[in-house]
Amino acid sequence: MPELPEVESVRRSLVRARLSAEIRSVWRSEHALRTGTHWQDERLGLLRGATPLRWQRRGKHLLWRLRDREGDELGLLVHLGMTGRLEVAHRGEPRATHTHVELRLGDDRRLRFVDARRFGGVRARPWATLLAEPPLHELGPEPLDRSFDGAHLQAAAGASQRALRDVLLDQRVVAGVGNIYAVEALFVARLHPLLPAARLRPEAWARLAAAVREVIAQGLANGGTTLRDYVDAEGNAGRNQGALWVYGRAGEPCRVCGTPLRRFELGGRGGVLCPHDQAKPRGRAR
DNA sequence: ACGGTCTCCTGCTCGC
DNA sequence: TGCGAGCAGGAGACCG
Repeated sequence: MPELPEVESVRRSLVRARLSAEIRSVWRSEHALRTGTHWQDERLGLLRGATPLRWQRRGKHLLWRLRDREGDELGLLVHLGMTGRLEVAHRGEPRATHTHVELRLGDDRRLRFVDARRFGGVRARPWATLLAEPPLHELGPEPLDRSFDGAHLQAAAGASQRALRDVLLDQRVVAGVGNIYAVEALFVARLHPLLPAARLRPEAWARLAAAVREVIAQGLANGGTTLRDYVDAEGNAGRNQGALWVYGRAGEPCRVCGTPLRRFELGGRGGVLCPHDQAKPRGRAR
């Protein structure tokens, strides 16, 4: 489900929960999460006896940093996929359907990972290993970091024939952008989502980078976008859905020019654009 | 190396 | 009201 603003909102809600007691036990459902990939994790048992240090985030990944009884640092990596969520429960609260992992803490609270579609995943590793392995090791810059700008985007994707929308979804180019914010950023930058990256002019790359920053920062300020399932660890929905320019608004008038917005499809994943403000250039580079 | 397509799952919404 | 189709915010695997 979630992209950077949603994952960061979850992280903040987890910080507010102040989970500091030692992990007493680890339970998991029989259902595998992300079978056949490096997400398949049989090592959650590492967490037993570990003490939480802090919650971090990288792109769409949540990282729980812990210290085991020997004093070594461990990490729990959580990816929420499309429908995943974390929740903090007290003793006696029943597990929601599709709960796949439950960590019981020394204060009798539980941290649960719930994911209907099972596109999400969790894994535990020594901290240094976690950072050095996929999927974290080759993530691109955070969109709100100083290193993310037009020059970076151009260097990372300027020679690519891929459509701009797909370039923004590539986590190696920029970490944390998903379909909603990619589609929103392209509107803000007034660029056509299907335009091949190699046809972009240098000044347009700067505009696109600024637009990505803008929509991500706004999503963050609004606590994330809830179109369906997304809630943070306290069960709160986001408030950014009312602020979207185009996503989910196909057929409705453009907020800038009034032209009816149009749905597009690329690689089986849809999006929305304004045919007037995001006109596709013919022949010439933009 | 690159880019396009398929696939993993469940649940919700929409149209008939 | 019931039912099938289509769609969903992700990303790894596979194929040409």
